[in-house]
Parts: sequence; structure tokens; C-alpha cells
Amino acid sequence: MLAKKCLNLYFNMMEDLSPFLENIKRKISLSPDNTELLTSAFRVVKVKRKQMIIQPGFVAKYRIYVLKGAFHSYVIDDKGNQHTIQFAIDDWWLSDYNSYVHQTPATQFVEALENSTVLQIDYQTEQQLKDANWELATLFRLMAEHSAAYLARRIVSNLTQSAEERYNDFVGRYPKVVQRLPQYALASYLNMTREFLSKIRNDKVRKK
Amino acid sequence: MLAKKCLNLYFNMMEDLSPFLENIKRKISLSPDNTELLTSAFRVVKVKRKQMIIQPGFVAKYRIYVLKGAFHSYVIDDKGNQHTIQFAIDDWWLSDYNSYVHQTPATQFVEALENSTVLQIDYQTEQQLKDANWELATLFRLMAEHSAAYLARRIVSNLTQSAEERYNDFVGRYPKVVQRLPQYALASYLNMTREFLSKIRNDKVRKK
DNA sequence: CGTTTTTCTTAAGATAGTTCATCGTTCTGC
DNA sequence: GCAGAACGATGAACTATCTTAAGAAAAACG
Repeated sequence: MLAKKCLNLYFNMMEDLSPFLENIKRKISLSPDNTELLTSAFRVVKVKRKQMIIQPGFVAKYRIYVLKGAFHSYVIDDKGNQHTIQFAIDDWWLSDYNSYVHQTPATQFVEALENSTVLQIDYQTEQQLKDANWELATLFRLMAEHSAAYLARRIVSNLTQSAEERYNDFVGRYPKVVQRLPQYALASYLNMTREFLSKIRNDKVRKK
Repeated sequence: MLAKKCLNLYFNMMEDLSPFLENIKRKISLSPDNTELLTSAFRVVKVKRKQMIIQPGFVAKYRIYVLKGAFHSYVIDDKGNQHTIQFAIDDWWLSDYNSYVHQTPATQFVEALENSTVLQIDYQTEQQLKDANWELATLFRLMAEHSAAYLARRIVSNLTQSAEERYNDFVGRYPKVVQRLPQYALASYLNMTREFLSKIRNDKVRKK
């Protein structure tokens, strides 16, 4: 266990973890010891473009933080259509939450859209941290609460906005993300076809 | 503080809390002391049909557990259309999560569909419990994780299923809920008009 | 109860969004 | 730097779902 911890530290030293630490600090202020404990529970992993890190049928073993890169998670429906469920670029968290939280087989693919570097923590390690340490348990609780609030906002947006409004909203909110995503992934995230998204974008240009 | 606690106990004794305790037990096994601590943090409240317990513009002060009754939460969009975001009948939890978690003004109405009895805990009391008590903090973390997983499943369903599939799915999953809801609320929850839901139901009958 | 209000059904016309098929463009891996 | 694959744009035909409107049924409430 100590050996593993040291090994992780060694690997983690190769990467700049400051964005990760900043991200955590925005949620909770950890003691130096706990920061250290948390950091050494994660492993740096390099992922090649198009590589899957979660696949349907397998239990999602990791919670993932993207240090650098881009991912999307998607499902394939009965008719073979791909539907993007989540994105994540630098500084975002990602998993198949339903699978990870309940440790049941995943229904989503999680695929790298670029060559990426991530931090991952496995389920059991996370449980141990939460069982052993108050501050870290609080951190993970805050993350879950924020996720739930975020997902609730997304449901509202899906229920109340038209395709064009959803697109404008997304562009306004995450302009940097839009530029790094393939349009087909964004279209399906926004619950429309790629063709229709293309039309929306084009109508906008013409209006100007 | 002690007085308030005794008062709550007194009120709570008037109601059968066993479904609530069962609901908690399914998530985590609490010590008798903590069960007692948790229970006395909630207040029993009676709510009349059509009464609002959360309204846009006001911060959602309470997390709510429905002992008996039915609620829906909804937003009103720019065109004046009502969109149901959540339901809750006996034994379900409910709030405007985004407002409650971040303590920002709500965007949702939460309205009783029947005369109901609920348990409510206010934000500050919940924070105190979580700060003071490991087991209770864990309980609230599990609740948040389960909410997030549930919301994620709902997003997937909205992205991948047709109106008719969403309806069939819901009926299969929550047959008891369907019977207690007005159709207009269910329709907007499933992201369709009441007229279209009516058509779907009717087409089904004819096919038989 | 009977009346008033709310909810549900039906149907025709309208539209947002899809499907399909094609073509030009841009990546990507070697 | 090239060949092949992946991606994006476009237009025409199509369809799932919405809108509007009006009557029927059901529920609420004095």
C-alpha cells in the first residue's frame, strides 16, 4: 500500500496538478495532509484519441478528472444512433455516474476525442478515503450535490428550450468547449441531428 | 434548542414515521442515537392541495420527504407554458435542488397535487447535522449520489426515446404514480403536450 | 347535490426537426 | 505529403409532435 502510494506520487510528479488542486479548492479547503492523501489516491493516465475508458457491460471502475484533453460519453440506442450524454475537457469531471455510484454495468461509452491526460481514482480507493476521512468525505458529498444540481438544470433546459435556444445557450455558456468538439457530438448532446445543428449555425451566419 | 427538539418530537409522534425510517435504512444503517437525532431534525407539516411550498425568487429553505400525498415541481417558460420537472408521492424526496444546494433563489414552483403530509428539514439544520455527525453526513452524501445517478438516467431516457417510449417506460416503472397524477403534469414531465399524450394513450387502447 | 372549474379527448392544420442522399472539406495515420 | 476516413453543408421529402379550438367528462366545492 505504501509502495503503491509512493509509486503514484512518483507518476503524479511528472504532471502539473495545480489545475486539479484549484478545482478542489473551489469546493473545499483541505488541510495539507488531506491534499496529499487525496492526490496520491489518483493516478495519472494517458489516453489516446478514440480510446474507450468505459464501455457498456463493464462496471465503471474510475472517477475521472481531465487534466488535459477532451472526452464525450454516449449511448447507442436501438436504432444504432449515438447520443452524447456528457462532455469533459480540461478541468472537468467525468464518469458513467450511474454505473460508478451503484457499481453496476455501464450503459455508456466514454471515449477520448483527443489524446488526453487524466487523473483517475478507483471506486474502492474512493470509498476508503470517504470512510477514513471527514474532509474528503465532505469533498465527495459536495461533488455529488453539485452534479445533481447541474443535471437538474440540464433537464430544465431540455424541457423548456427549443433546439436553437439550447444551442445558443450552450455556446454562451461554454464557448471554449464548442470549439473543441465535433459537431455531431454537440448536436446529439443538445438532442438534435447533426444536420439540424448545421442548419441553425448557417441561419445565424446569414442573418448577420 | 432543546425545546425545539422536544416540540418536534412531540409533533412527529402524531405521525407514523416508519416509512421514512425504512427509506433511510435502505440507504444506510444508522445507530439508534443518530436515528433519533435525524428524526428530531425534521418537522411534520401538513400541506393543502394547490399550496406552493417553494416559489421562484425565494430560496428553497427545505428538503422535503413526502409521508403521504403528491407533489409536482414545475417551471413556467417564456411563453407561459408549464413544465413539470419532478414528481413526488408517498416516500419520495423533493426540493428545488439547485436552489437548495446552492442556496440561491429558486426557479421552480413546488405545488401539492393533493392534501399532503410531509417531513421537512431546513438547510441550516441539515448543514449542522452533516458537520457534526459522520453517519448523517454519509447519509446525505448517498442521497446526493443517488439523485445524480437518477437524473443522469432520466437525461439518457430523454435523449434516446420517442414520446411513446418515454410514456411506456414511465408507466412500466411507476404504475402507481401514474394513477395519482393529472395527465397534463405527466405529459409535460415526459416532454410532450397533454393532447399528444392523450393520443398515445388512445392509440394504445385501439390496438388491443 | 348542482354548478363552476378543471381536466381530458378529438381532429385538422401547422411546424420544428428528421431522414436520406450527395458533395466538398478537413483531418489523420502512416 | 498522400490515401482514406471522418466530418460538415445542403436541399428535398417526410413525420413526429405541436397548436388551436371546441365539446365531453370529471372533479371540486360551496
